[in-house]
Amino acid sequence: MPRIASPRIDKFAERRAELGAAALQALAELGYARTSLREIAQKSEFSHGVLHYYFKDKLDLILCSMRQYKARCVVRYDKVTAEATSFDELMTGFLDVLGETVRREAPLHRLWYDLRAQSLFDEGFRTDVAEIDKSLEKMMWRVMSRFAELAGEPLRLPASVIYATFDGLFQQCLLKYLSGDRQAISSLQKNVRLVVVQLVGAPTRLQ
Amino acid sequence: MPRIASPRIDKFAERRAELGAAALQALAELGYARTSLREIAQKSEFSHGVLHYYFKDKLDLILCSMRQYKARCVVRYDKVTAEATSFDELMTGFLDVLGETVRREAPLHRLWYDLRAQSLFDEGFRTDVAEIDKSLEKMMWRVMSRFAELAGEPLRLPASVIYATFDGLFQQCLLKYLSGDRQAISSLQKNVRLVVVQLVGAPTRLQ
DNA sequence: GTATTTTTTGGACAGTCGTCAAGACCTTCC
DNA sequence: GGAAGGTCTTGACGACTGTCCAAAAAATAC
Repeated sequence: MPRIASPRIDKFAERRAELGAAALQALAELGYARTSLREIAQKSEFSHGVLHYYFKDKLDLILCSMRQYKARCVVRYDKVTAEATSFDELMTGFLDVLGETVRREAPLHRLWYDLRAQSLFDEGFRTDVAEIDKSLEKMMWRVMSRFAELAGEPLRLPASVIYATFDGLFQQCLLKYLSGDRQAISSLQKNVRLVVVQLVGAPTRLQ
Repeated sequence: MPRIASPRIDKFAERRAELGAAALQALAELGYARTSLREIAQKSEFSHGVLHYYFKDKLDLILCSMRQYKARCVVRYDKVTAEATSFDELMTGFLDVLGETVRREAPLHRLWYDLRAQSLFDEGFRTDVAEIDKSLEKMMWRVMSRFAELAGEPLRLPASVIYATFDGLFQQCLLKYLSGDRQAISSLQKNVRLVVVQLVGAPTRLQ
């Protein structure tokens, strides 16, 4: 009987993931335009030649690292959504996670905006970018649905519009944060709070 | 009395503008990562060597072309805002201009998202990107203020949030449009209409 | 233990890049 | 007319790029 399914394939996939992680680090640090294969190899413990043993070409490698990004970035928000038991608790938790995301993973997320911009020029990126974009949209939809549920109000706008708003706000914050603006994060949190309240929380006003 | 202020300086500035326009065209076509000085020179009627006669370096040239982009892209919306005399007229005009912008200048605007992403990595871009970003935010604020005025309702969200939403929606549309999605523009228009109504137009609902 | 296969290395390759400088071309002025 | 200075072309430079390959190294099979 076979003990392990396929140690050979696993080894291969593991090394791909390892090199994909190195690529992710280099890309997040330098941006797509300035990241070379030799630079990526230096972030790993291998020489540059090995990259073509595990990847067809540069695009194949970058797409591999993009998929790692996706897997890594969606997780935290669903945890908050699941655990919150009241509107205010969800708000606090959500704003906290947003802030922590900017603080701890700003380089990673600027890479996302860089690669999404690349997909506007290079067809090779589009499939993966569209997939990640959709998964982020769905994530934000889950968060806002939970807000709406806890507020006892329906959502008044479709998922794409909600995602567009958060995406735009996050992007603004990232640019300000990387430019050294100390109020970038608190400003993001303030704006997000406004949006959430506007979209679901606002109890019928007088006026 | 001096007839012309300074024909020498004007000549120099004119040629800079001419080369900046060539750079803009090349960048919009290829994206920042793939645009070389030789490629830019080919879009003009000069050879690549002349670029360093009129520009300090590549960054200087790209910033010059970015400023041309800004001057070119804000104009049309203010015209619509000024001429509309009713809420519905403004809505129709605004949605039309949005659609035409995507149809006719998609390559130019994908460049904007590309360069804004670059500014997340390269400090040299930040000042100009921030300036353009701000002017776009103000433009959207003027449009929405006019909507609010015509609707007789106040705006419920700050300029940065409003801009974030439109920016996000426009970016979504651009990606879909360039991917060949035929409904990209009409979908954008539908979403923008929703947002505008949600932000200012919505007369107090029953519900 | 040797033989075979998988993995890794480091260098070579054909291009491309931004930058620069020497000289040609052109206009302007005396 | 020629001198002067602004404008432009051409070719070169060193550095860097993605890709590929022969051979060394390591792991595995026998």
